[in-house]
Amino acid sequence: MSRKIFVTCALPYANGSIHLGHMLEHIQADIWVRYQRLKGNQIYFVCADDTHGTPIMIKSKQLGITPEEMLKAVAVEHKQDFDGFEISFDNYYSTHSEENRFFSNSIYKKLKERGYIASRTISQLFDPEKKMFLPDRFVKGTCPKCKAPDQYGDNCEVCGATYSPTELLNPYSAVSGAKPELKQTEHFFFDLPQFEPVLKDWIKTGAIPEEMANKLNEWFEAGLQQWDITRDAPYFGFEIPDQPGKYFYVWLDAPIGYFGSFKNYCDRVKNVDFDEFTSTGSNCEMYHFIGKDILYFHSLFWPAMLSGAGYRMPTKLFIHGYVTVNGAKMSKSKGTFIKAATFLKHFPAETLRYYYAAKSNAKIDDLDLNLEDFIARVNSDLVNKVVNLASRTANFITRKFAGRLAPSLTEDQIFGEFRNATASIENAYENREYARAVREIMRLADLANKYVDDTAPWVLAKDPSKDAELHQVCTNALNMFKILLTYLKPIIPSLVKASEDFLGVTLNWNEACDPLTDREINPFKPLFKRIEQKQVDEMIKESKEDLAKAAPKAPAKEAGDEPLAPQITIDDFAKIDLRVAKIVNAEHVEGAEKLLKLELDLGFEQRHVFAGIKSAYKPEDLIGRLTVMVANLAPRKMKFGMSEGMVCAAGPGGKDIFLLTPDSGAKPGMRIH
RNA sequence: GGCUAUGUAGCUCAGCUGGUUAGAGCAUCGCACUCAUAAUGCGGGGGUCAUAGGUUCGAGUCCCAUCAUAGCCA
Repeated sequence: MSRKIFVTCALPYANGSIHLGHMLEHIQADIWVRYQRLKGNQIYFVCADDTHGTPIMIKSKQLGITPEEMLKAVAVEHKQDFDGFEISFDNYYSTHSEENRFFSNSIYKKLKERGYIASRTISQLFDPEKKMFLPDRFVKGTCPKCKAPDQYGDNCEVCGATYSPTELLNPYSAVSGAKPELKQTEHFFFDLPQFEPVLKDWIKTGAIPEEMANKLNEWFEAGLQQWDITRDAPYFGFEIPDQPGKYFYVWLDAPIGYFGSFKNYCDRVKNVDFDEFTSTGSNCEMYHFIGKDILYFHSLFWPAMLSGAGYRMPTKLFIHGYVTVNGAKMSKSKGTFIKAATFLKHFPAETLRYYYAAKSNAKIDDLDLNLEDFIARVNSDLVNKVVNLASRTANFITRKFAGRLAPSLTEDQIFGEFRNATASIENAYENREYARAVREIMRLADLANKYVDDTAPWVLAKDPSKDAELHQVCTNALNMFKILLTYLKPIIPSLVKASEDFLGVTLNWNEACDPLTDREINPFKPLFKRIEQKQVDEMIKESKEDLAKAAPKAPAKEAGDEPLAPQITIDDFAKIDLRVAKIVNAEHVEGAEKLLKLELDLGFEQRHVFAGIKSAYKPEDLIGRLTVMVANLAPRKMKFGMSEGMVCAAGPGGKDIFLLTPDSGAKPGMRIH
C-alpha cells in the first residue's frame, strides 16, 4: 500500500542568497523525496521563502524599495537556485501570502480560545528616532561584564556573557545610533509550559533522534517558558487580529508557512486533500528537514502550536548539521562562502548532489565539503567507475551488433549480488543513510568493472568466432550499468536522464534488475565530464570577488556604528597612563575560551595581563612585539588570576581585533602623551 | 560559564549491543591490461583508533579527566 507523505525543508530567509549550506538540507530532502516517488509512494514536497521580520524591513528600506518588491526579487533568485540544483518541490511559495495569513490567524484564534495565549505588559528598548522597538540583535553597546564595546543586546562575543539588552552599558540602536529608551508595551505569549506533557509524549514516539531528545530533556528540566509572539509596529508581517499595531513574531508564522504552501498547492491541483494530511489522527506522515540550529522552534513551539490548535504533530524531524568547507566554517574572506548560483556557474548540480549524498548519514554531524576530495570523489566514482562501464562496452554493441543487445543475460551470480543489494540500498535511502547507499552501489560498480576485466571483451573482439560471447559480455555489463543508474536515480537525476536516453528506456525502481535485452540502444556519447581543480579555483576566486563588491560599504558602516563617547578634558585624558610594553611571553589560559595570558615588559617592571584576544591572535605570533597598555589601571582579579592592566586594541571583536603597535623606535616603558 | 556532538591511515569516512592479526574509497608504490572520458584489474606500504588514567579475562567500542573543533543556551 502506498504511503502518503508530506515533506518540507526549512524556509530560507528572504534577505539573502542561497548558499551551499542551505543546499545540504535541500539535497538531502530531495533525494529522500525522489526515492519515495520512485517507490510509488504519494509524497508532497513543499517549501517557501520566510519573508517577515525586522531584518527584511530594514534591508528593503536600505535598498530603497518596499519589502514586497524585495521579496519578489529574492523569490525569483531562490527559485532559480533550487531549480538549478534539481530540487523537485511540488510547491515553492512565500510566507507573505493570504493562505499563510489565514492559518496564522486561525491558529492564533484557536490557541486563544483554548486559553493558550497570555498577555502582559513588558518593558522593551525603544528607538526614539525611528519610533520602533528594538529586537535584541538591534541593540548594541558595551558588555556589562567585560566592558568590550560594540556587543549585541543578547550576549557578548568577547567574554561570552549572556544578558538582557537593558543591561548593556552605553546602549545604542543599531538602526539609527540613537540611545534607546525603555518603553512599556503589551505583548501576547504562547503558553508553552501547558504543553510539556504533550511534548514529552511526542518525543517518546521517536519524533526526534535520541541524541537530540537529551537536549530537549535539558530544556524541560530548565523549565519551559512562555513564548513572546508579539512585535510592535513598525513591523513587516501579519497584524494580529483585533490588535492594531501588534504583529505576529516572524517565528510564529514561519513554520505555519509549511501549511500555507501546502494549502496553496492543494488548492491548485485540486486532487490532494489538505485536511487528510494535517488533521489530528491523520494516517499520513509529515516530516520536516531542518538544521540543528532551529531545533528549538521545531521541537517545542511548532508541535505545541499544532497540538493546541487541533492539528496533527510532525511524524519526525530530520535534523542535519552544518556544512564546513575544507574543514572550516564557510568564510567569506577565504572564498568558501559559496553561493548556490556561483557553484552552478562552475559545476553541474550533480557533482554536489553526489558528493553530499556520498557523505550524508542520519546523524546530526557536520558535513565537510573538502574541495580536493570533492574532485577526486566525483571523478573516480561517477566517471571512472560508473559512466566508464558503459563507455567501455557500448561501442562493441554499436559497432558489431547494430546497437542491439543480446536476447538474454548470463552471470546469475553477479546479477544475484546486484539483486540482493536492493534491500539494503532501500533501507539506506529510507533511513537517510545515503553514504551507505552510495558505498553499496560503488561496491557493485567495482564488481561490474572486475567482470569486464575478467571477460576482456577487447580480446574477444579480435576473434570473429567469439562474437556471441562478446555480445553476451557487453550486454551483461550494460545491464549492470543500468541497475547502478537506477539505484543512483534519486541522487543524480539528470545524469540518469541522459543514461535513459542512451539506453532508450525509463529506469524504474521496481524494475531495477529486470533484464534489458534484445533491443536497440543508442550510440554512446560521454554522459558526464570530469571536473578539475581549475574549476574550483575559479569558483573560489569568484566568491572572493563577491565579497570585494560587498565589502567597501560594510566596514565603513561598522566603524561608524560606535557612537562617540562624551567629551572629556585634557586632564581627564592625563589620568590614563598609557605605556609602550613589550610582550615577552604569551600563552593560552587553561579553561578560558577568549583569553590569552600576556607577560608585558615595561622596562622598569613586568606585568601579567589577561587579554580577550585569543580569537584573533596566536600566542607565538605575539611574543616579542611591542604594544600599548593602560599601565595605571586598577588590578582586577579574574577567575584565572590577577590582571595588572590592559592592552589596547581596536575592532568589534571576534576575528576583528587589532592590537595597537607603536612606530619603530619606541622602547618599553615610554609613556604615550 | 553550562550543555551537546565530534576527534580512527596523507585525504574523506565505515566500524551494531566491548571479543580473533582495526576496514573502505581516494592518494602513493609495484605489476598486468589497453575496450574506455590516461579510465580498469591484481598486489604492497601506511594507523600506539586526540592525550592521560580507570573498569574488564579482554576496549577504537564503557567510565573519568584533559586538549582540540563545532554548535546550542529561547
